[in-house]
Amino acid sequence: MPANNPRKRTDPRVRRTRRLLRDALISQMLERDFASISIKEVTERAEVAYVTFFRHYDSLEQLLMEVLDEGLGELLLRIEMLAKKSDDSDLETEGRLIFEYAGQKADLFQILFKSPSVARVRKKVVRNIAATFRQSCLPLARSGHPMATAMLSHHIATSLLALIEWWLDNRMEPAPAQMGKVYKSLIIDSAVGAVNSVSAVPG
Amino acid sequence: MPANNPRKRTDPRVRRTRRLLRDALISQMLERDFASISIKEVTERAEVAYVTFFRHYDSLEQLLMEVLDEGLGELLLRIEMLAKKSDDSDLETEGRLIFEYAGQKADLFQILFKSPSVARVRKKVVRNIAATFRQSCLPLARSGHPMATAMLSHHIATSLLALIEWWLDNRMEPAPAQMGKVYKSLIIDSAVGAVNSVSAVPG
DNA sequence: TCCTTTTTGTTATACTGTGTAACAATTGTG
DNA sequence: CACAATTGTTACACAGTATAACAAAAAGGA
Repeated sequence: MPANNPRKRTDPRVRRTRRLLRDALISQMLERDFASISIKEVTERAEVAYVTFFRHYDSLEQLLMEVLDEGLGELLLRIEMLAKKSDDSDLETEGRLIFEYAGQKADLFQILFKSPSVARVRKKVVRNIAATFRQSCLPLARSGHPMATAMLSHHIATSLLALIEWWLDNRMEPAPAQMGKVYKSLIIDSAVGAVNSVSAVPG
Repeated sequence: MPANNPRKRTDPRVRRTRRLLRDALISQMLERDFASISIKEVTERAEVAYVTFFRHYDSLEQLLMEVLDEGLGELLLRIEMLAKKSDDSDLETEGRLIFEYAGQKADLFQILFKSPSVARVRKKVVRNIAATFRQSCLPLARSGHPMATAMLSHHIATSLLALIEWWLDNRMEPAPAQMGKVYKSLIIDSAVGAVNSVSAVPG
């Protein structure tokens, strides 16, 4: 594995090989699950020798990291601009730019989310929870907008799971009672309060 | 693969085998990444013959599905109760019960979130985005509570990514301009509005 | 208990993918 | 051109998947 020295300009053969491998992996991941993709398949599609892969990467996951780091770097820049805004109209504009960017780089986002080795399991759980909220959550039912309801229930489900994940990573602090309050204000009250603001959404 | 006939009581040997395999997989996944676990390892830990695995499951992922379906079924029941509540105090109570349940079944939630084949990549992206918000988001900086800030920035990052994921799955509808409004009201305004309500959180 | 059925264990085997080594061929650079 | 670095080719050891055939053990009904 040649050192990635930023001072020296890298050998054009190395740049070419790595670019071919990145493109081949992206191409494969738009078709198959990441876990089912073999190094042999990637090198064959990239038209690069099998052993050459191991001269640049230790694993397919490392290559995937490079692909996403390269591709989503611009996203972080846009999010940084977005996070600095405090004016309301600018917030909306930057939010729109984020989604326009996501539309342009749809391939990479699909890869980030869709690769179903384990993500499929998580997605299934999210769908179940969202369906539960969609059927049972009274404030959601009152909104009456099907698309808004679908979006809100999905938002609530993912937010709840993400909050549980963060809480477990944070050694289960603060206590469940506090988290109950957080859940109510940050997720439910917020979503219910947003129903009115989002009522202009077609559905 | 014997049919899972719910009418007939299943053979005790089958129940025993499947239980041993489920427990072995859970035990393994608390130590290693799911992608690195082999069927051989699971059957050895379960003290079951290697070939017996294929008499019950087609893949390790199928076994994982069964583990999570079994273990998280109660979560859906609690969430359903939670979603039906409209009284504020009950909402808090049910929210607390959710997190107490998550604490009891911490093993399963760890498995659901931690298995880092692809989830690790996603988690890294979430951390990057959350850090961006934590450093740049002015309303967050004003809150002054470190733990609340960490929790809120994580919530914003996961919510934004989840919203993008839903939007891509929904064939990029509604238009980015509408999504910009949704982003503002559902994520930012909600989080900012929750800062005050959550100010009692220690940190 | 005896008999039948079902499940599990044992062994062998074909196949695919990983990772390394040695050496030849090609390409970039001074 | 000559040297250095990269890539390609071939061979090999190893681990994991998946199936088949047959023996052993356990369950359930008469």
